[in-house]
Amino acid sequence: MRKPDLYTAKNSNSNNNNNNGGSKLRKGLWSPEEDDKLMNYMLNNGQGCWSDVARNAGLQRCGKSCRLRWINYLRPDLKRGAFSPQEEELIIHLHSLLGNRWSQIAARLPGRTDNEIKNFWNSTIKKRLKNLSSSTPSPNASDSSSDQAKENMVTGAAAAGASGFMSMHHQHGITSNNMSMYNMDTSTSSSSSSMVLNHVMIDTLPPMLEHGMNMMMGGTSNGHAHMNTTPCMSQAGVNSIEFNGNFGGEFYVPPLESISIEEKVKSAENYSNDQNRNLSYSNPNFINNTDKADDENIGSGVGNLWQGPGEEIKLGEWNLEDLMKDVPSFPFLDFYSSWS
DNA sequence: AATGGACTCAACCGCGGTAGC
DNA sequence: TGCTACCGCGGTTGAGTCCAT
Repeated sequence: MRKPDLYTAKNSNSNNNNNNGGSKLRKGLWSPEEDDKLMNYMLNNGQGCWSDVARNAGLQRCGKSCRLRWINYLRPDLKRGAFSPQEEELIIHLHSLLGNRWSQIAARLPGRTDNEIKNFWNSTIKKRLKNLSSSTPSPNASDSSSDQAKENMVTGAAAAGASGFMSMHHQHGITSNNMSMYNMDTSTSSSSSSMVLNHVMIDTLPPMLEHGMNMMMGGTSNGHAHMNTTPCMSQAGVNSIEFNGNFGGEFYVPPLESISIEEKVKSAENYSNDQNRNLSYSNPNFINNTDKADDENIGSGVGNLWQGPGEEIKLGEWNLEDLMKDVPSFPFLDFYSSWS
């Protein structure tokens, strides 16, 4: 991490140049003075047009830079410090559902930014998963040759074991040894609005996953199965999962955007009532940030804001342990954590 | 103590979506 | 319909820090 004082040492030249240039916008690290200006402006005026923010706050920065600084660093509700094991589990779980949609993952981790999660994933989790996948028997060398494929396989498998949604029933003749699963393409671009599923054949799942293969859903004779997700997944905006075909067919997770607010709120309310949870979802004043539009309004990841009548928007009380409570024990993650 | 590679993370870049004209 | 400005997102970069040798 860069120290503030290094800024002046490293950037004094460009700083001077830009300041002397007058209209030229500054780039690079932010000085404490700039932070103060932006912070004061935002606290006094709130978020508006970012180019106006840059101008009115007296900053020689582009609006984009101001936005980034505010979202990733200055926002008062940001949680600093290392990720907790629960957060880590949640990130893995959500990534298996959402892929590289960091903003949507961040929206479900209070106080964390998409950038932070992305960095954490790329620097830490990805590495561990790589180690893990390289140390477990390779299902099929030709099918899993790429790191991405391994990552997809492992994270998808983790989610499967975690939530039980890939649980298999022996009456279908499905075992972890011959199942095929559709996995999320973590390399999809941001323009992809619907979930893209890659077909990854898994001939042999890591042994620990077998522990997670408890049946959680009802199968039907036509091979179509439907199951409701765990509350944790509902919170992630996934209310149901469809299996079509004989498990060798489609494994469909509804894209978040396709799930109505009403459904999500209803689901969350049910969850709240059933579990006597104190989640913001059940609060009628809660700003539902699982909706794509609201996600963006809240500013990429402030997933914990709510507002009472006549009140300022304030931080609610997401409890990460609550979030994770209904995630069945992750056999995978027990194994995984040994790599931490 | 020096050094070089690995790691971390703030910030930038480029793209796509959207709204307003 | 096309243009422009703006916003938000994911990918990438680059520089400081850490750590093993």
